[in-house]
Amino acid sequence: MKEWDRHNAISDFVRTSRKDSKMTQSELSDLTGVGLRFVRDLEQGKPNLMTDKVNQVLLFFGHQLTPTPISDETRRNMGE
Amino acid sequence: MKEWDRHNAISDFVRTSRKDSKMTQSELSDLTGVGLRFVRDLEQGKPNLMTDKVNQVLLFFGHQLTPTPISDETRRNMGE
DNA sequence: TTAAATTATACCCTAAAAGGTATAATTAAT
DNA sequence: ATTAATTATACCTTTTAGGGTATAATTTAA
Repeated sequence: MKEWDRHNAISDFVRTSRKDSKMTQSELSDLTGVGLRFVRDLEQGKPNLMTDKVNQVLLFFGHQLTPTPISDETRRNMGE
Repeated sequence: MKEWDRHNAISDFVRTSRKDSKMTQSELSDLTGVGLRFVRDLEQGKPNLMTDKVNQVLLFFGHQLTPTPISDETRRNMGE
């Protein structure tokens, strides 16, 4: 099974945004309409997520998934 | 069934990048390792996609999915 | 230190994504 | 105008994400 990376762009963004808003995973789950389990998978870096579920959460923070150029930093961490 | 939007950020990016590279959907499918059907769903704006499949294609063009602020343009088109 | 709250892990089930194939439609080439 | 190539649609099957629940671990508050 592909291993999880807690520190990818999406996981980090959601975890940080949520903490900044002083919310629990459970509250974020309620407010966004996605399952609590999904919030957890998301923050822990589950590799395979459905885009519209992710967007459902990102939208709450005024963001969305878009294609962006791969940073050097990301490229460095890719083979690990 | 949620209707498809051919002109979302991801679809447009992939279709444009592919055409710029003078590739067919079939070639992109072969080169990225995702199914031909997926390339089609992707370019035609299927709403629910798996992030790692999308990234598999984006990576080929040096991009990846990341959370970005929702643009005013996007916000304007949201209710439609 | 204990208790309470929050987060993480494990199980099962259902719904749907992804892929294959076949066919139709559209576009490009001759 | 015909033909060939590319793209789109439809049907079916397999795989797995997401959700629910229960339990364990961790963090926070008292």
